[in-house]
Amino acid sequence: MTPINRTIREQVTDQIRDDIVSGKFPAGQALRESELAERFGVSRGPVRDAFLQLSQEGFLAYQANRGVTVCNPPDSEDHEFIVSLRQQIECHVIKRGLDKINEADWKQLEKALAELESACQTEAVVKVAKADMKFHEEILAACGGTDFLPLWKKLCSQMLLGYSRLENYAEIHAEHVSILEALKSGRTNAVTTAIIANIQ
Amino acid sequence: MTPINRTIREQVTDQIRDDIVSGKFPAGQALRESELAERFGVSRGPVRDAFLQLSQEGFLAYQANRGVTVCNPPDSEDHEFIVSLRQQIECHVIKRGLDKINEADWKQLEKALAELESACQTEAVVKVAKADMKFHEEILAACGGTDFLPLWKKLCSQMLLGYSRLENYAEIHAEHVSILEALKSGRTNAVTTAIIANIQ
DNA sequence: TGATTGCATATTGTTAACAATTTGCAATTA
DNA sequence: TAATTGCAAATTGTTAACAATATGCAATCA
Repeated sequence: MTPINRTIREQVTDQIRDDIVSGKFPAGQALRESELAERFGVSRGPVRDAFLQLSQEGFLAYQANRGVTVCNPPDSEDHEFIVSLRQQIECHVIKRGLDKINEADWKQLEKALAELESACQTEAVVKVAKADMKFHEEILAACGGTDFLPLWKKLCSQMLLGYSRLENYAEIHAEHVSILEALKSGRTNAVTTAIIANIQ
Repeated sequence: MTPINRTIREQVTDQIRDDIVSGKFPAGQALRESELAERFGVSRGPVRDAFLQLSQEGFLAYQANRGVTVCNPPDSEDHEFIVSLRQQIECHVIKRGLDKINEADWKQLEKALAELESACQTEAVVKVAKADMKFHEEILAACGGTDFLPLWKKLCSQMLLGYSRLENYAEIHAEHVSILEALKSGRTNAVTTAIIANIQ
């Protein structure tokens, strides 16, 4: 299912995104195509592609002929609003597709939850954040909400730029156990409640 | 203010986007890098960049090593939901920044409204759609909501994929006159009412 | 002095050649 | 026949050279 040979562009994009989320590249910092190309041992092409994509995702700000800089995280008022939008999207997709989830999907969700649990045990911020997102993404995919994925990812990006909610790893895991249980119950209201409690 | 010399990438991106919105490239159609590069008389590089960006914007679906295809418009239930999200974003930004609008901004808004009016008179679908978006974009910019622009644009893209609300051009213009009047009144509630009535 | 011009440097934008991957079809085999 | 293998063509992925643009600084001139 998961392709092993990903393109260089994808690898570079993921690496840069991780470095931004983990704070290795602080907000406002300018990134140079040649510098990163040399660091990754590739040409400027894929790095350029990555810059373009990450600009669209909301991690980088792009200026013609002047390159990219790392974006600032949203202020608390905007953050709250972004959280609300993300909650609405997940709830909308689940409402429409809860009963479409099949056997293979449930297996995927169990697996994603297990990976989130082990990520929480390592207590590595970026790992937890990625596993967290992956779990939610699997839910959206299982409910047939792939059309909303790009939009949803952009909201997640904005949240990740100012990620600070990673005190209690045990709680994060517990919240997702609740979500999966609610999904299995088939009651839409229970799911939306669990989702809203989790996304903050 | 508006740069005259845009990059080839930007020109190509805009042209392809227009062709999708106008229905020249129907949903599901595959686009080839070389074919469009030849048509525009440029190399594959900028076309490739455009494909990447339009995929992020939600107009094209991208598959590694297999190129891009034009996306399907959202069904009516999803469309309604997307409309709601766009309304919320515009209202949120306006609520936060209504009193930040300065003299130069008002000038810009008047100008954008005038351009929308002349676009409506030509009755050219794509022209009206672009002028319509431009007016709303100016409002967001004037209210200091540029951070939400990429997100907002993606929602607009989804709406444009299934654009069908262009019967009565006179009404479209009138609605935007109402929006500008509401903005000038300074009453947030009046603006949100006008915005919600317009975005459908 | 203070503003402006012109150049050198750094950086991004574009191109065209080459590499890797996918796809369809024909030949082969059970 | 039906499935499979192995090409050949088409297409995307990557690279490196070259072009265009922006930036900072020094020289120039009012």
